[in-house]
Amino acid sequence: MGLSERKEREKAELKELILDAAKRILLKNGKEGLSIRKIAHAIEYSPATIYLYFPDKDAILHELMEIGFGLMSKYLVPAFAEQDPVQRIHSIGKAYAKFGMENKDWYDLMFNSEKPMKHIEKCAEEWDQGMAMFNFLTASCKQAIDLLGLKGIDERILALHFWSTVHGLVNLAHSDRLEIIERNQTRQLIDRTLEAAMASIFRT
Amino acid sequence: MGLSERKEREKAELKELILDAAKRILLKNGKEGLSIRKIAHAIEYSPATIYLYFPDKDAILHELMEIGFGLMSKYLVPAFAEQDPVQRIHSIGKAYAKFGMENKDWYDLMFNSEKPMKHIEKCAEEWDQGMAMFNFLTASCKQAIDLLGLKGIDERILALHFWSTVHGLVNLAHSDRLEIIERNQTRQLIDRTLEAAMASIFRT
DNA sequence: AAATTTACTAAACAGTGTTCATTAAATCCA
DNA sequence: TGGATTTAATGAACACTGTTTAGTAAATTT
Repeated sequence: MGLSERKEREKAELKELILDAAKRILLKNGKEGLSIRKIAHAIEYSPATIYLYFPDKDAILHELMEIGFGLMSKYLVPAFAEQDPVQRIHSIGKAYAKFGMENKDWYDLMFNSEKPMKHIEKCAEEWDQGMAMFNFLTASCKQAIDLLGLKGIDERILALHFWSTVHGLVNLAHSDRLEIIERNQTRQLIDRTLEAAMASIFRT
Repeated sequence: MGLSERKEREKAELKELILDAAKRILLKNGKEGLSIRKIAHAIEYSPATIYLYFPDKDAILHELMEIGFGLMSKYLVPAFAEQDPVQRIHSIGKAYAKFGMENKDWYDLMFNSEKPMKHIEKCAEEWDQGMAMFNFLTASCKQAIDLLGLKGIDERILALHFWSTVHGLVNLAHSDRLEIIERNQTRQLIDRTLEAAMASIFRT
């Protein structure tokens, strides 16, 4: 009746093959250049076969998104380990921006893709890695608030303020808007703005 | 030799017709739903005709972008008129966010579309409306800095910090990331974060 | 009236995501 | 082992996309 273990393993293997090819194509050709047909060609199967392993293209993008969070954590782990909460938040911001700048397509997938998500419950589950990240930032903000004795500041709003700023910077950089403000200074603009944000938020 | 005035007027009229149809389709079907073929069908011409009036689809999107800035200015003008620079900046932020939230597709076109722009000089010209907006914000920041006697703060960085924050908030809202943080509270989250940003930046 | 310019389009090219009937192979059961 | 059944994979189609080009019909000029 049910699939044998070998069968299931083989099924999982082809699924992995598809994701691997998708990953390669994403890196080489960008988000726009990633197509079902190119994936199929890369793994030498027909396009229709892809649909035996994934319901649609969005499902593939979704799984890529989860892989992307794995890549991002490599940037973030050292920042997470920082002792001083204020310094930690600054490091998180820098690492986040660095990841965003060096992995445009991944970043887009993870933070700018609109999900059809009719069922937000499920989505909250599926974006749990992003959520965990935000929760960690929020906890760090709480620590920083306590440490500095800041009164009347909601750590969730603070975390969102910080996230929005860095997310905004990365997106402005990706759409070349920072180049328009000051040519060839994108990296410096991001660093300086991040520092200014830290200074104003934590009143150093 | 040259086109008669009537001819030129007619040419401009069809161009306007194309842009009008594009605008309608953008509003009805969103950015993804906007296609050359749909525009052609709407104005009852063949798709090829579009290419006699615009070099490519990007050129149409570009002109739509400029129309979008016209729409946006309706939101911003009252904020620009505000006397107190600090209050003015806050109002600009709120109006900007309001425009972004109520005009997702326009916003995307104006602030998230990547331009092929090989020649950044030209682009800076073509994005002059956005640039003018940013310059006005920068000037307001300078005024606020002087008024509050804030030391060692670069108004350009301050303006960028503020812009990034609001831009980030709008984009996070558009990609449903704020819904994940706190369901059905997107508007409040934006308002509160904007207030927190104002408070921390201007130390009120 | 003939020649030329202008305005427009049908058809094609190369691509996209997705579906479905069909085939070939593997597995199961008698 | 032989026949029935399940499974895996696909070719071909559908309905789209942006864009190009050769060709036509109408308006204008000579």
